[in-house]
Amino acid sequence: MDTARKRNTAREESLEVILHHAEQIFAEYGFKGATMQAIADAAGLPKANLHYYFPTKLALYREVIERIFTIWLEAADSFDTSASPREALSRYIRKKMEISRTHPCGSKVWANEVIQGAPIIQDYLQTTLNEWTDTRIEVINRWISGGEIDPVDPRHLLYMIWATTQHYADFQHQVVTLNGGKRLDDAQWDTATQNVTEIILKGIGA
Amino acid sequence: MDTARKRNTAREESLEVILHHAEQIFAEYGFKGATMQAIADAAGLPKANLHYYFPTKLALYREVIERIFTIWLEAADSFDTSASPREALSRYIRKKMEISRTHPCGSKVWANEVIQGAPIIQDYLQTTLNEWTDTRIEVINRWISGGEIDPVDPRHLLYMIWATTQHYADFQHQVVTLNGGKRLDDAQWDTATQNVTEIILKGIGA
DNA sequence: AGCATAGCTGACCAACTAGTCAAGAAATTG
DNA sequence: CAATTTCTTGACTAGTTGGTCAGCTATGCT
Repeated sequence: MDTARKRNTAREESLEVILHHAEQIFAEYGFKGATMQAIADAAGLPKANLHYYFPTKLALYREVIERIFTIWLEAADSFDTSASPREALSRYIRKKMEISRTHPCGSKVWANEVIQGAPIIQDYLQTTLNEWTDTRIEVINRWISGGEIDPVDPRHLLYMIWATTQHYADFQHQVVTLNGGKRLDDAQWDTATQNVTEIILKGIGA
Repeated sequence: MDTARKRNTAREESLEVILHHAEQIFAEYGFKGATMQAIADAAGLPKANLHYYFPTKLALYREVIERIFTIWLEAADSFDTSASPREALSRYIRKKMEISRTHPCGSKVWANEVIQGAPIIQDYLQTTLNEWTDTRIEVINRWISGGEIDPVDPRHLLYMIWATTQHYADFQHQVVTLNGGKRLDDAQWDTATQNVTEIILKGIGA
């Protein structure tokens, strides 16, 4: 029963702890600004232990990025292509707002990466993201043809949704500062989500 | 005539060259990732010369940030508080889109700074930005009271404008990648600006 | 028990980088 | 034309950091 169990769980736990704290540190200091020592301290492990699991800092960073991308794809699925514009978009926006709330650090790392020219995730952008975007553009264009929404450029609609929802994660600090230094509470997140959803949906005539 | 002229202009030119390239390097690599050597190389000067004009890397960074903030305030003025919602907002959005196009690096540095918790510009956020935001919130609330626009939460409207317009600068790389690797041309920037403006204005019932 | 393997860690090193400095070049002044 | 001030720069230093490694401990297997 416990055969090979303790080791496996130990490994998984270590990986989880490291990745979790690495995400935080990378988000707060950027790739270069984050030090292996800082991540190790945050994770409560000696630095050499990090290098046991991840040969290089870059390898660790890649893992962090990949995890975020997975979560991001999860949200992408909520953009149900068979639903009505109102339903598909409001569900997608809500999901993205939730991720901004629950995974702000991941979003920050992603933002940092893209700002710096996406040296690591270039291929994701060109393949997975590009394909996903194309399928959604088709859907949006179909809505337009069917007169379900106004004739907007689908790309810019998507950019607006991404930008706005991710703003609450990436610019969290600014949002909090302008909120009197207090983090948004449940009600405020609700208000934010509703406002964003309503403005965008009404804005495209959905 | 040339007394003290040559020196002054030389000084100004050096400062300009350094600040310009520092902005690019800071945008591309973040504060820690940017090296004085890299900035010096980009500016075509020996590193020691940078330290003649700017005692520390942090001092140089502060200057870069301050410059960006000035440009940002410039756009803020275009939010004319005496105009109609349609006019005030569309002018403001257009101006912000222009800045995203002409000063993407500045926007990126700003974004990077905020993502990392705004260690340098904290005071700007709490004072200048906070005050500016408050005055605009009042204006928007007045529009709402007057029935000129829908009853939206002014903060979230502002966040949406900031997020969307700055997205074209900060996520430039992603936008370009999804545009087949080509930078947006004049027409595409026009389309983007129009779409963003229309969706937001219609979205708030302006 | 005894061997094998996976996991852990302190100490160390080579590379890099912000900042210094002293000496020199160029410009300005009287 | 000196004297003075501003500007320029190669060479150096001290501190930091990613990565290594040899030896250690704990777990699993037979």
